[in-house]
Amino acid sequence: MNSDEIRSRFLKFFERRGHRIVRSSSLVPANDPTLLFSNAGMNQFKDVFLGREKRDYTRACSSQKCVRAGGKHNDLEQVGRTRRHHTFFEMLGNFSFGDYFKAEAIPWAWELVTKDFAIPKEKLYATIFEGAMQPHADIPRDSEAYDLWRSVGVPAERIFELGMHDNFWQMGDTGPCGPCSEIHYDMGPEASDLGHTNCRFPCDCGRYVEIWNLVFMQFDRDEQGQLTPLPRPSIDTGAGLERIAAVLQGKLSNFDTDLFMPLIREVEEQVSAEYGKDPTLDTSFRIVADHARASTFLISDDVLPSNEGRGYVLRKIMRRGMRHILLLNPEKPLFTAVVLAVRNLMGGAYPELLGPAGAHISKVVLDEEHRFQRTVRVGLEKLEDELWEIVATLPEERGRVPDQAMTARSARAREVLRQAYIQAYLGAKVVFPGEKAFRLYDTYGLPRDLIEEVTQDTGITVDWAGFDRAMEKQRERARASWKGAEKKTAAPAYQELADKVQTVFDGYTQVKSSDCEIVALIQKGQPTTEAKAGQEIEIVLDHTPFYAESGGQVGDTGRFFAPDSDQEIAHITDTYRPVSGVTAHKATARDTLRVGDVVTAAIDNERRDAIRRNHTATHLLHAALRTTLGTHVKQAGSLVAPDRLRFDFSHYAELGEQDLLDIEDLVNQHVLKNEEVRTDLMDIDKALATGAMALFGEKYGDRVRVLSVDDGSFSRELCGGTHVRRTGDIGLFKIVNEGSVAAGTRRIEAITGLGVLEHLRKSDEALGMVGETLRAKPGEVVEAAQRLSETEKKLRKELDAQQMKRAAAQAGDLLDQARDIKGVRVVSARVEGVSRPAMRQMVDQLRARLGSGVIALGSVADGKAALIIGVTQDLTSKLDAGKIVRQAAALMEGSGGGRKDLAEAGGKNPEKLDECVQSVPGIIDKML
RNA sequence: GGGCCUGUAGCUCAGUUGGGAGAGCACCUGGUUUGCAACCAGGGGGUCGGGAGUUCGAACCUCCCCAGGUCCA
Repeated sequence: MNSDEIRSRFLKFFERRGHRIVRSSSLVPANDPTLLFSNAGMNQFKDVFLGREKRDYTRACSSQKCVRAGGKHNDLEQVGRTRRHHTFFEMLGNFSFGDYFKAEAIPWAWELVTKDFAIPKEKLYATIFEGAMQPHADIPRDSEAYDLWRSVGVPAERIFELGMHDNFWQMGDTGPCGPCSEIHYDMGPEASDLGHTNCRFPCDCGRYVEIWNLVFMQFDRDEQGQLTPLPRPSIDTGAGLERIAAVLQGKLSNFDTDLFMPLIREVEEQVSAEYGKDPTLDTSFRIVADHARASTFLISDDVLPSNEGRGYVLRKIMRRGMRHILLLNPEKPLFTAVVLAVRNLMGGAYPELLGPAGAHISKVVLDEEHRFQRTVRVGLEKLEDELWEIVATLPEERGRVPDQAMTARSARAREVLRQAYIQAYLGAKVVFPGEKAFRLYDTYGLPRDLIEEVTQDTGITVDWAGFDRAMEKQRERARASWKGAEKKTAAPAYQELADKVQTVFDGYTQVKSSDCEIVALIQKGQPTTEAKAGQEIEIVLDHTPFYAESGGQVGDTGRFFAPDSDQEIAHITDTYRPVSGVTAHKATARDTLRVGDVVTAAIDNERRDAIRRNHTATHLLHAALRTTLGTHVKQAGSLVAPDRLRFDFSHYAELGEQDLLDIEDLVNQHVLKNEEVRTDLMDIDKALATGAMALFGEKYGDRVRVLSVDDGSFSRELCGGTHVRRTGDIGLFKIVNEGSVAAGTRRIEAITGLGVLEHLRKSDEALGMVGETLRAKPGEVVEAAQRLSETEKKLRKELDAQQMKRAAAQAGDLLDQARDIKGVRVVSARVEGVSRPAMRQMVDQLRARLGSGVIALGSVADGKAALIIGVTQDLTSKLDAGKIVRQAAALMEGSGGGRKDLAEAGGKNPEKLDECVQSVPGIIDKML
């Protein structure tokens, strides 16, 4: 039975028994920051089990994509070395949310396994929970399960009782928990890793494989550890598709099933090796196949390789896969081809792997493959340099590598180094410092095993203990820096208030509310009953039209009035939410305010309108980014202010000019179509079912506001903010800035409405001023600027040339002034209007014409004195230009230095320059 | 979030106690010659990633920022 059939038979079996077939959720868990990747079928139902969420079904079944890598469950190192470890796998499961229980779950599981899957009963074992003594509550043996297994026909001698570790399940230290029951399959003695020929169940030699785990959630555990029976117990089961496939296809290893073999065949196509010939290479084959699967599915769920978090785990998986395909064939490392095979193989069950979204997967992998190749190449070169240094510094008498090896690179260089070692140091122990190895790994990303491989080739051993010490230091640094991240907590006054008061926000429909009661006044974090005019105070009302800063939208400003009056009693500068449900208005009192007073609250509506425009524009921008760049684009942060909007989002590369134009165009198209912007209040399930975008990590209530533009075909997002009625209200949308905030995160800043007009005016003004300065008509500014820039460049060059000419002319005259100091011809003179580079030029010319001697030139430029001394090569053993220049420059409070044949100095006292220049012959005299 | 590395001509990169911005390839002109990376001579091309500081003087030292690489959390 092929795996597609296993998957669909499983789901249909439970569908016939009243279960809703639920699609696998994303590998990136929604609304669960504690989890790196989905790793079990029940992940997406967690809140349903906890009673926090309701669905319109009580029975469900699914085939769930899972990844175990990084985080608590990390199988990465095991993969490929065993028959059953995978980074990516599919978990089949059926679930009951307070509906049926053991009496149904056990017989169904047995029926499916023995009838639909036709697994012989004599190969199967069942386990149940044996009971346990606990400090606060003994947990009884699961006799119910035992009886049920017996009643479906499992003989007593094939039912085993296991303890807490194996057969008791819990979500956390508290919460739902319960016993579980497993079905195991006997793969026969040939499956025993330890060579057992007649061992008996339960033996962990590899012969007996757990194929299905049934979890019976029947208790709730409190903080003290006490268990209370749940009123409506639930079922959560999991059967690994890969294992079932191995059993049904009569294979000992999951890798021999139709889920992996086509991939391994593809690897064979790509490399010259054959699977099944060499155990070491076989491991690489399996790793490549497994990692290609994980990479494909992770990318398809919008994870991108990066240097942090999930992306980093993905990158590690990808690079490990690439590394192993390199081991199989260094010539043609094509991990991308294997990923393509995964897409073809799994595209039937997961259509999202095909089509344009699938093409995106291949592109991401290819990009990463190129990056990795480059990283490895550079890293290997560095490693070879280090190795060479070690070989080269070994004692001379023990042999020497030919010098030409120094310039050799990569394979050739390695071979030379290896030969050198074999010839010269056979038997000697040469150690490669661990710190250096770590540096290659840490800074240049060279894989650890690659370092080992290359150094082994040369016979040099790496000090891995030193490597680990360096790694530990790195970890400590990272941990130490983590502690600073503590959250600001709200004033205790607000915490207490939250229990008594919930501010109602009525600002969706109105900008002014009357009959608002002041329910609390907070001054410097302390509650108070009264505030006098002029005081800074925070005011809490029972209801308000003021929007509190949330979801990136800034808080409203405005005023409070006395009832039925236009007398302002408070000026509101900001609004925020110190604790959930309480809105605080930051205010300056204009009159006496007391708790219990009734006020009329009115927001600054013009400002709010500007905010509305920017907020709706933010939604359009988000949608346009996803349309233009791809669905991997996710909001990573947002600021909606009256004067601008700022949007951070996940994306792997810099945006091109054309991308930005396309995005701007797309947003403005929707603005000009003047589409309706609608807000619907609905249940969160329904909202998510319609495809509305929700933010990862945000908490939402049961009823949510869903904002749709143009009936949701373009943009549909969960959002509590305030928006315009029609997109036309935005006026115009203009991106003013694009940049990066972190690796993999880009930022766009944009403006709308009147902000665009202001922006236009400013740039017009700037352009006008440029034009005026250039004396160019508005249409000719660019040409004029280009002309000006070219003229300036030309003039600068001409000036340089003139300087040089003048220098040459002056040089001729100076030659005649040469004096003889103890047989050395010395020219020392002051020159005028010559730049430093020109002076150097002069020194060069004079040196050449003098043949042998010393040149000292001084000049003044920009109020600073400069002195340059040149000594011809034949005299540098006796005279050091650097020393001369330092001594001379001391006279004008200057300092300098340089080489023996040419040195420069500067001084702060230009009026003493002549003295300096004249002192040079004397200094030379003393030195000779 | 923290650490390390890199950024120099169109491309690949040199550039050490801070003191003349360079090579190879590519490009242009002329010559020689024409068969696979032809040769010879000459030439153009640089905000040394950006900014601030230290200094008489910064590609080089310090700080901040930007971009890329990489490791740890």
